[in-house]
Amino acid sequence: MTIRTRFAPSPTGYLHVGGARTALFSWLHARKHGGRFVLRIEDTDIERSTIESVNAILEGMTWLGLEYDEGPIHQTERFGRYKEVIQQLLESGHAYRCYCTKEELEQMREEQMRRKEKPRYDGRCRTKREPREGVEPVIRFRNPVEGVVVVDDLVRGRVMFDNSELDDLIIARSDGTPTYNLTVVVDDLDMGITHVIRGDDHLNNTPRQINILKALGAQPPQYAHVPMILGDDGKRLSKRHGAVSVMQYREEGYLPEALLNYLVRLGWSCGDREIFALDEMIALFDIRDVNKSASTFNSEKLLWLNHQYIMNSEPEHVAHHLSYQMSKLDVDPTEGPALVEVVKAQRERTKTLAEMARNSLFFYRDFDGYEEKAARKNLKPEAVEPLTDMLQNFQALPDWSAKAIHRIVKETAELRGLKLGKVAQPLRVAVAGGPVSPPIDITLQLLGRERTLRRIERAIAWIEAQGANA
RNA sequence: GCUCCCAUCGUCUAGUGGUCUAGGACGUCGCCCUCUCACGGCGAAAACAGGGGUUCGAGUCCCCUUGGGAGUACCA
Repeated sequence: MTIRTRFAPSPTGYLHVGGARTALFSWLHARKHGGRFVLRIEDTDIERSTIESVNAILEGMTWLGLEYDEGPIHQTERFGRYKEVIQQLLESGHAYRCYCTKEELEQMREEQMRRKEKPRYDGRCRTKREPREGVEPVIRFRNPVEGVVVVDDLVRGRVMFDNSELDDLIIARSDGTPTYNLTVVVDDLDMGITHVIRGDDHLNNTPRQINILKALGAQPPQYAHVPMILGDDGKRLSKRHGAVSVMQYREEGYLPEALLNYLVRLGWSCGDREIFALDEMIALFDIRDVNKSASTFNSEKLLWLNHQYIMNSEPEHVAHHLSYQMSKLDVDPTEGPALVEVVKAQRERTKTLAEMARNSLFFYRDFDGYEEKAARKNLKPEAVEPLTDMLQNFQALPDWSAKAIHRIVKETAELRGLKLGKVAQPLRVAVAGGPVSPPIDITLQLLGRERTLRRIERAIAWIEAQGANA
């Protein structure tokens, strides 16, 4: 039997990191076993589902590279099928119409709470048949009253629930639309899902779903409830609390594979390994190795991982993602050095692509002014002579290469009896506007001769103007 | 409240009864390298929630306590 997994988000917001990890685990499980990964949109709550959210989720999946083999299937397109199943359940006596009003139910709950009981539907419409005037009924599933439901969870192990703890849940609203616990069962069944991998907030729903499955005469799939991801505050990170969007990481200059790598290590590990290429993840991942306990999202470690990927990925690949950041800054990469070269020069010193783009702006565009502190420290009168030396030598340099540039900087320092830093640093501030850049020879080479000469001239003029003002 | 789940450094984790004076990674702090910032190298501080059992022996098994999380909707 081929393995089939699914990711089934409800479109009530963007794709957040918790959802993305669940999707990743599902995807990994399917890929590992040569199975199929299905994307299903759980949009039965018409009130809260939006098309924008659907698009945001799709966009997130695409950016992460979690391609699905089937879907997206919208539950709203399957209402006919759900009606059919509800009718079947009604006919077999596994479901019944309930004419209780919301007010009655609310009152029931309050009384139960007051008596310190677990609030639950007491089944008062179980045997009643006659309709009530002016009340559109809901349809409830007739849950077994006795016995236990055993969930053999791939990550939790065996979990047991007493049927006496469960009540008769609503499977169709009074407007006829089906609810989650019904649709999820029908869909997983119809779509032949073999492994339901989802957040452990669904563990409590599982016995009800198994009961519905049994009423339908079907075999339950395998379940794997993965732990939640908590925010820095230790609170659950999910749709109802401020969870961070996957796409926000794109905006901040993260590589999708870095996010994926970070996410897979949250709740799963493989000895001491930290870095996993996608194919390694697929080979090594096993849903049974997933931890039971919730974990906290640690942005610092994600940042480190992103840096690792920036440093160790193919520069062409990094450059591709860098171009997105450049365009956000209105930079035309053809007006300066090739992005691949910028990546090679900057990758050790920038942890995100957004930072890389910002720090590389000076290669493409003249800066407005010097960073104050750096200028005060380096663009002083005594810098004029070495800068002038270099200006002349650079003009005469036959070969504009890092090696030749380096030689001139070094010779200038020696000639003037200065340490290399005393020459390189003023030069750096002159061409980059601030105290930080790649090695000075590489920086100048990438910047190009014309820009370099103009900026040195500009710096000399600036120093002299400062002197005149003083 | 009730039901279910969880519990190793600040964080992610290794650890499946003896090799644990508990290993790795992020972060933090030193030192080295150095034209800046970094990268890199070396080193340090840092954890088995508490209490009972079981056992010759427990981070590892059982129970209780405590703490955290989830569910308890005509949400998913």
